[in-house]
Amino acid sequence: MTVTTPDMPGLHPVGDSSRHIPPASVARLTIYLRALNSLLAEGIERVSSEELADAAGVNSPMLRKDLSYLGSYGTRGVGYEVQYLNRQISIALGLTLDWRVAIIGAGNLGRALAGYSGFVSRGFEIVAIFDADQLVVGSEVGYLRVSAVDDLEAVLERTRTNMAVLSVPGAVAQELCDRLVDAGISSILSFAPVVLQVPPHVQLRKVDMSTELQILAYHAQRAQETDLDPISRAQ
Amino acid sequence: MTVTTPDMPGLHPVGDSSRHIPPASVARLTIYLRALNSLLAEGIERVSSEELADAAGVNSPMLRKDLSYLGSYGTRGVGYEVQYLNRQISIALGLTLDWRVAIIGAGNLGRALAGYSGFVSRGFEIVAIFDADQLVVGSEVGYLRVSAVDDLEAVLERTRTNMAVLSVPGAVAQELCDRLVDAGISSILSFAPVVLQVPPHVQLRKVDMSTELQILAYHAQRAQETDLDPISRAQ
DNA sequence: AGATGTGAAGTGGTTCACAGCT
DNA sequence: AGCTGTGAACCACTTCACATCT
Repeated sequence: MTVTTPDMPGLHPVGDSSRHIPPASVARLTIYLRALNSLLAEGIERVSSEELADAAGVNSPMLRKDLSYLGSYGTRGVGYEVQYLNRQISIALGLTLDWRVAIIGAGNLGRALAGYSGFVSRGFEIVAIFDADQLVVGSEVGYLRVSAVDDLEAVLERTRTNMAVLSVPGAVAQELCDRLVDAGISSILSFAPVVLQVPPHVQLRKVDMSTELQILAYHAQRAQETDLDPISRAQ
Repeated sequence: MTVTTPDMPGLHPVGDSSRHIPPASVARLTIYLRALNSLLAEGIERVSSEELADAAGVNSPMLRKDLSYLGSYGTRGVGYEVQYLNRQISIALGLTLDWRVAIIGAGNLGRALAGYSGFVSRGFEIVAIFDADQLVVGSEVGYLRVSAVDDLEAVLERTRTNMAVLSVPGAVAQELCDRLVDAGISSILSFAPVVLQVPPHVQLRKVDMSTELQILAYHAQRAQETDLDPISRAQ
């Protein structure tokens, strides 16, 4: 909403992106962003909350509520400009800043991540990939050369890395996590199947495939039981 | 709570796993399970809610509340038997059933998933892996041979698959998802960076690495702004 | 008229303090 | 005495209806 430049204290316009946004809402904003990109690719310039909500798999009041945390970027009676809304969400999420990502661990997962085009397209640049295995160090992954994990601190500094992805075995994850934190990295995405301890100022997110399957198992079991047992079908 | 069975009073055992467990609680139960496994590996037989909560990275009232949804599996004044609690959580999550998983897509990600030991150790058996690329079909991934995606339906049936992991490019994800659903699969874990539409009876979970990085970016941006701008530091 | 933006009500999850066993 | 199990207060998110603006 007009000159959105949240640098000068006190001059914050109405759609102040530094306002607190509920975590659940932040997660959905990333989905809207993806849906908006699809629309953009299709050449669609305008969208209603109803249409966008459908594309994102949520209901429209929820979408409008989520967007209202950012500001008023729609036009009543009309809808939203796809490109404009796309940009506003990007700004709110901080995607217009310079994110430089290092991948720790060049196994299958690390290489899959390095090759994942979704990162680059959203403003994340992968600037380094590490491995402990001397046979892997020096080999090429995409346009990158694998660095030795021994050189972690030096390479992180040289590449001005400000985010890290941990794709290493659980046994060494905490140790590497500590080194990342000591090197000044405060945003870490971990794929290691262990609980990591980090200081409060560090943002740690965890993706755990085993957990996801277990949650699916729980629901599938419930569905089975409900099928077999008409008594509890009521709920 | 006690004997909470409005249907057949008194007949269900106290720790009735068919009761509804909040989604957030289900997710944490998988973490407790992992922590309990570590304890088991260390030969520890008994644990207090405080210790287990620490290991899982939550606070102890939350852990006790979560466990209370399953039943009363601890001993007051003492704590929990590691092995017994492990088993009770496994039962509640449905991990004692026979889960047969197919991986759709044998790219780096699919291969990483196939080689991920965390699956097998928790009762998930990977029974098939598919790819569309004729150069990849027939090659070995772990102890499996890659099947042609053309044979999807036949192989799913033959292997009695009841869960699927989608690790394919976004462009073909919905099409394959539909085929999985038509083939009777009702639990799907997707890594594809698109919103998938499934019928209500199908459980779909999504893991999205791009979303995770974007959420990290949001928090990192906030941390930066708060650093620079003492006015909003109050929170 | 038509779609957005939002206050207020409703719902669900977390925290807490303490009752209840061992 | 000690630690679990849980009702109740609290808090946050979601839903909804409608006021608001084009």
